[in-house]
Amino acid sequence: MSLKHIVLGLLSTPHSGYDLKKEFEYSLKNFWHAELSQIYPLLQKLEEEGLIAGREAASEIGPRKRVYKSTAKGKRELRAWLTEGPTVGTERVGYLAQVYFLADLDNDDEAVRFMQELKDYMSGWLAKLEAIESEWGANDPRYPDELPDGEFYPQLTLALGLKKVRATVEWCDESIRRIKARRRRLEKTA
Amino acid sequence: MSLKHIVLGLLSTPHSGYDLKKEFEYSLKNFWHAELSQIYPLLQKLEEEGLIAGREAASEIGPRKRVYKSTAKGKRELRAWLTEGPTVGTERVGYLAQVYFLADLDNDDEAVRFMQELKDYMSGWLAKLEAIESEWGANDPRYPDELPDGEFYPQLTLALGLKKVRATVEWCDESIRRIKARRRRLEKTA
DNA sequence: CTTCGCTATATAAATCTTGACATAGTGGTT
DNA sequence: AACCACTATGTCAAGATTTATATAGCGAAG
Repeated sequence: MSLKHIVLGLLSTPHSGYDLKKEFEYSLKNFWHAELSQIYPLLQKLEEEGLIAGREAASEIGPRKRVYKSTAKGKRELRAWLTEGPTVGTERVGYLAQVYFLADLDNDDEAVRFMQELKDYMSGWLAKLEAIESEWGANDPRYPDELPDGEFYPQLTLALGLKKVRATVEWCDESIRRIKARRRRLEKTA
Repeated sequence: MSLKHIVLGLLSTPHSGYDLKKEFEYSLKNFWHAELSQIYPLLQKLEEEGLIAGREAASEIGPRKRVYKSTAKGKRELRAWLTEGPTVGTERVGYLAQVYFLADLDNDDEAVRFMQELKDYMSGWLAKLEAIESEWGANDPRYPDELPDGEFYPQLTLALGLKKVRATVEWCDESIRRIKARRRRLEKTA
């Protein structure tokens, strides 16, 4: 159950449900995803449990909103999660599940098309991550190793995101090459 | 909804529920995870829907089992999933969510301990992946680019798994170094 | 003054997932 | 004969997640 703890973590500074959704899109997309329809009921539940506290607030840009902040109890719950050790062995990568079964497509062309589409997506995502990084670096002279705690650890996740996405783009290229070369070889034998 | 399709894919060859669980542990762990309590009801549901067909079979090593195989309808459903494009933007990596909030621990020592534990896990996982790879290569002269379709695409997912896990181990080391160096710097300033 | 895009919150139904529990056969060891 | 590890199948309740739907305020552009 990680979403609860992610929300608890984000609410060390005040956020509305809508704000949280934007954090997921912007900063957390490398490792988690949540819909508004999941966030709003969760906020209500966490408030009932006394893990967060909400208050009404004005928006500079839209209708009034309700912002939440984690309580002392919420912070304890967050630390408990961090202390129980890394959550591993439950990673989910939908596109890899698909690659595993690409042989079930009718021919290799479709597999190549799949890999190409994946590469396009990953290249776009890489560009976004690189933009975030250079913007961050340009605006904050402390980047990356003199950042305050609250930004240093997020920067670590960005660093791994970049590594993984670069590796994935490379792998898409290699895979496309390998699929094509293999097909040529198989055609010759046939 | 990927589990349904993963099971459909695995059932191009006959498997029992228990067999499937072992596939998840052995081959699919890089990108998906499922419990037996999820697998057994799903098999019943897929059989009702006519996507798979089951029959009783003997086990060489335990009690009788029920093995399933995908039907023509099931194969169509699988192909539909593969044709709708790569599933992206929903990746889940629990340990990265935790890293994002490591600042909420009481001190950097605990963060270092977390990263060290993560590195130990990832190193172990890397060793297992490398063992799978070298065993596969040693037993099949066709490895990796002359493998039949049904093994070639799984091999691609192994290749990316290796890349990503290696990147993660490196990143753990770098992160530990960075956390420690940063602490020394902050202590000097204080 | 209407429409559009964005901000903002929420509910309902359906489905998916986890964790705990229950049962039982098989083969080997003590 | 008792025990253990492993094989094998399942149920149940609680919790998590997705998809669809509904409502409404705000500011800018036409």
